Amino acid sequence: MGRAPSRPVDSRMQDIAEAKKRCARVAPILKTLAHPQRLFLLCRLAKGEATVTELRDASGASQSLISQHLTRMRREGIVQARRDGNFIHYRIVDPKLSALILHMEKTFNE
Amino acid sequence: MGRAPSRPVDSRMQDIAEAKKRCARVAPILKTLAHPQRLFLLCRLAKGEATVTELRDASGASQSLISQHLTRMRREGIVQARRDGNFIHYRIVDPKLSALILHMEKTFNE
DNA sequence: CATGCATATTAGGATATTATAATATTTAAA
DNA sequence: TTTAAATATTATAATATCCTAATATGCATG
Repeated sequence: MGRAPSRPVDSRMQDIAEAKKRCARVAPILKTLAHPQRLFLLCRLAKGEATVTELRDASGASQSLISQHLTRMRREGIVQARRDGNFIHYRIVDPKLSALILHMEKTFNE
Repeated sequence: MGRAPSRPVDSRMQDIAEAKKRCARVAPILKTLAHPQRLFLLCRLAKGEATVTELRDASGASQSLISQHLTRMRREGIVQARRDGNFIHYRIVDPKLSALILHMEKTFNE
């Protein structure tokens, strides 16, 4: 009595390994979205560039806190900064992320 | 010199308030997704019911930890349990969430 | 160069999350 | 009614996150 053919098992295990890797890659991004203030900032940015001041005014959070959130998202490569005189404009780097955020806004609207 | 018409300002502020509320409502759900193990579990469940044992085997995490994650998601109403003999089958409650998870899998696949 | 405005950084305490180990519960079946 | 398997719960230590207050940096303009 030989074993069951090993290929299917192996490839399933490989699928699982792949899935785990994807989860490990995506989870940190979701972690960044998973905060009311940051999600608000990102929803705003999904509609286009904004300065820190705009973001602060809209969100009502302290300047320091906004800046910390933005710095974190910059470190993570989620947003990019562009200076224009005294102001700094932020934008979402990956259009796919913008699209996902807009998609989520729709999904959870009701 | 009268003020600028107040309606637009008011309605923009109301939009912001609405957006904030949505963020406050959605963020906790994202927080639940924002963990490699939980995301893996949910990706699996997005494809259909599974028992704790299946989930444990696939994820390789400890029984206790899986159970804690599932309990948390049950408390949050994200997932539902159904007993069948010794086994307990879990499933995602809201099809919209399943769809979102599958959508994300696609989005971040590349 | 001094002043003001916009933004960033740092330090800190408070709180939340995570994983592990140990124990409990529930069900099936001998 | 033991026993074993599947799942849940609890306690706890390690770590991470969050916010505030204070301070620093960079730029523009008088």
